[in-house]
Amino acid sequence: MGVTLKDVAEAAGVSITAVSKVLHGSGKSVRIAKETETAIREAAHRLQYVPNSVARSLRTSRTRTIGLVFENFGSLSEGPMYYVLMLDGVAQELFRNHYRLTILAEVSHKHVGGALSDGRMDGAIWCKLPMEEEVLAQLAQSRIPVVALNTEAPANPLLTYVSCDNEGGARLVVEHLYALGHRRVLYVMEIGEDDTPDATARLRGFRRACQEAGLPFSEDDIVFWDRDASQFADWWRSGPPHTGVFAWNERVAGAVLRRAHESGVHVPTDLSVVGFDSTPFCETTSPPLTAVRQPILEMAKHAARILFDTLDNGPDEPRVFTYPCTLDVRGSTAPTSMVRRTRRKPVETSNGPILDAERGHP
Amino acid sequence: MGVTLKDVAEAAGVSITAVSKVLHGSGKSVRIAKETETAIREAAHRLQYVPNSVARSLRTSRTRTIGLVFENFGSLSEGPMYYVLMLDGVAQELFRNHYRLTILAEVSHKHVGGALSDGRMDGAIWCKLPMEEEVLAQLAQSRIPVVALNTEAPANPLLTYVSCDNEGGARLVVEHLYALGHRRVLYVMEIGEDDTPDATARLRGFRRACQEAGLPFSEDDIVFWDRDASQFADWWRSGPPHTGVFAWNERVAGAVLRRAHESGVHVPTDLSVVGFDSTPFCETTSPPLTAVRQPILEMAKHAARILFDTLDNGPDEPRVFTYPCTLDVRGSTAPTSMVRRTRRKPVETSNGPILDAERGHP
DNA sequence: TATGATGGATAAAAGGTTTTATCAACCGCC
DNA sequence: GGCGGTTGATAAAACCTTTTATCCATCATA
Repeated sequence: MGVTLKDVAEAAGVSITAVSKVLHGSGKSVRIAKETETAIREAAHRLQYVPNSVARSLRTSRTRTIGLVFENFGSLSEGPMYYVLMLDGVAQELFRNHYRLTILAEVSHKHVGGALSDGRMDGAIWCKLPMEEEVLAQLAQSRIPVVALNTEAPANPLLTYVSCDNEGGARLVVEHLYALGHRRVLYVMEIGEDDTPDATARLRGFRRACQEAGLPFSEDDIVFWDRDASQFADWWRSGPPHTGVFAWNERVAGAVLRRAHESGVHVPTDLSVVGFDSTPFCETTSPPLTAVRQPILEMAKHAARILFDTLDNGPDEPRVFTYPCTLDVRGSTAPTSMVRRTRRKPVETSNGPILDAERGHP
Repeated sequence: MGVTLKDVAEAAGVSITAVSKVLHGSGKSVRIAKETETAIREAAHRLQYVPNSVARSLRTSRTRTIGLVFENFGSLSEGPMYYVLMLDGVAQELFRNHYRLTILAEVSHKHVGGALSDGRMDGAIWCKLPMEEEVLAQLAQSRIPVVALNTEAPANPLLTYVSCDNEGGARLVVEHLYALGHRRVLYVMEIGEDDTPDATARLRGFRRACQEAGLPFSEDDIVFWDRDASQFADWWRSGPPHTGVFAWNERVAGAVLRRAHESGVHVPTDLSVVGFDSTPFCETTSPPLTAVRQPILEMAKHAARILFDTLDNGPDEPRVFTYPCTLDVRGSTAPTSMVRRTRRKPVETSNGPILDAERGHP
């Protein structure tokens, strides 16, 4: 079907070896005369020779391709925007270094080893790694290097992790809301996500920051955003004492905003809302969403560079890279002094004294 | 490095052929006894054999991989959302059929043939195909089938196209705004995009629909959204007579919305805004954006299916599949009767009579 | 007892590249 | 005239799989 080295060799009246050497520089000890070289180049150009990467990969066992593994890709356009940002960051760095990107999705945990070891890629970046010990062990023993992106690392990591300081990010939220005068903050969790390492870390950070600030925090301050948002609706109907809401991710935060708007609750005057993951999406909501930013593009690029390094210089010990988060303050948060007293009683004064005593902490 | 057929064969005390037959069903005329088969399976499992897809691809010249080509991928997270939707649709259909997806970007036009013919993929989907004749000719002669997605087809297509009725979509906008009473509508173009087939088709549809409705339309009714939006600002400052704006794409429409908001112009009471490409993004703007919807997920899946068909049954004549557009009416458009007369003079009456005479058309 | 199926299995080629080892020719030099 | 060194080039193995052709029994049939 395609033009091969053999075809070029025949056309130029030389050996395959010579053509390979000239066109791809392969073979250290092979020497070619200037005239032969030009003849070969001419023939290759005339025949429109295109090297067969598959054959080359078979020989060199390098594909110059990196796999990006998503647990559930079907949600890319519906899911949170940072998935797109991860993809974007990884892709940019790969393309810049002339690597190719292939996307894997719905890799069954049983065949995880096979999917990564079939020779189609040189390395893999795993987004939102699951926690199952056995899966992790399999990945660590995989024939190709694997980096975990955007997943909280366990205590004794078997792989290299690139993640953000979820706990610290949650703390930023508490500090921000505290500084604005908020004294009761609701944490909105998502159903089905509550046992992921990231969600756990965020909630932990939130809890601890509240404790240290002397803010009351009980299980009643956690509510789940399920599909029909019934828990949230219940909470809302009961005339909640909270003046702030921290949504565990961007999408839920957007949903809270919309729900508030529908209920005639004005953000930020009636309620301050903060989300996790500051993305372009947060700029288009109304009001724009205050959110924790993890430098996801940078992180994604870093993950790719780690793979390059491993491929060039051999494997390294598993390491954990944790990126600090920052807070992008936008229009969805405001001082409690702005709260209209119409809908709820001004709870912020009741906790005032306690807070003054503890001010040093956060 | 990896376990090969040979290893399994030795472990089971049989030939490579036998193992290949049992594990992959290859070789029509090869027959294996039940006991031998179980022995082979046992050995394969014990050694954790993983077939080498690269070697297999070399032999069969099939990779079960489809390439998705983006002209400029770097903009995925910044660019319009329908890029993500295209990717999502293609990916879903590929994965459903156990194909793999690899992403190509920044394929230089000179090496376009090489990038597609190096054996790494069985087919390609090209998003936003350029128009250059020579490139198209190269693609058509490519070793693998190529389908153009989301690109207006030329008169004599060399490839199969899956696109939407851009012209009809633009007409929907005119009809919608006309029905709401708008009589002067501004078309907002994007710099650098104005010569793409899609943009041309949209503008053409807009022009024709205006003509047929008897709406005045001159070159003054087209304005470019450049980087600092200076043209748009000029237009705006001059106290434009338009009551409606049609932005050629989603992102520009969003920018117009924001600009209007900053200028204290209320959408939709002061101005109606319509965009092209109705995506999740349009639901998060304030107000939600009325926009033309092309069934992009369906189109993307269709493109993938065309490739499957070509790969299974051989090439077909180039065809053009044009999907009709619909209009998602959201909050950014309203009847002109709602226009507050404070900021601009009521231009809609001046054209009234002409319109009544031509009412039958749209 | 040939003949012909049939079941069970293997050898070997092919696919396109990389790379090592080998070879021929030539030159210069003792 | 034999030796070492250099230049220019090639043959052939290896990478791992698929697939065709071949082979050897065995067994039934004429």
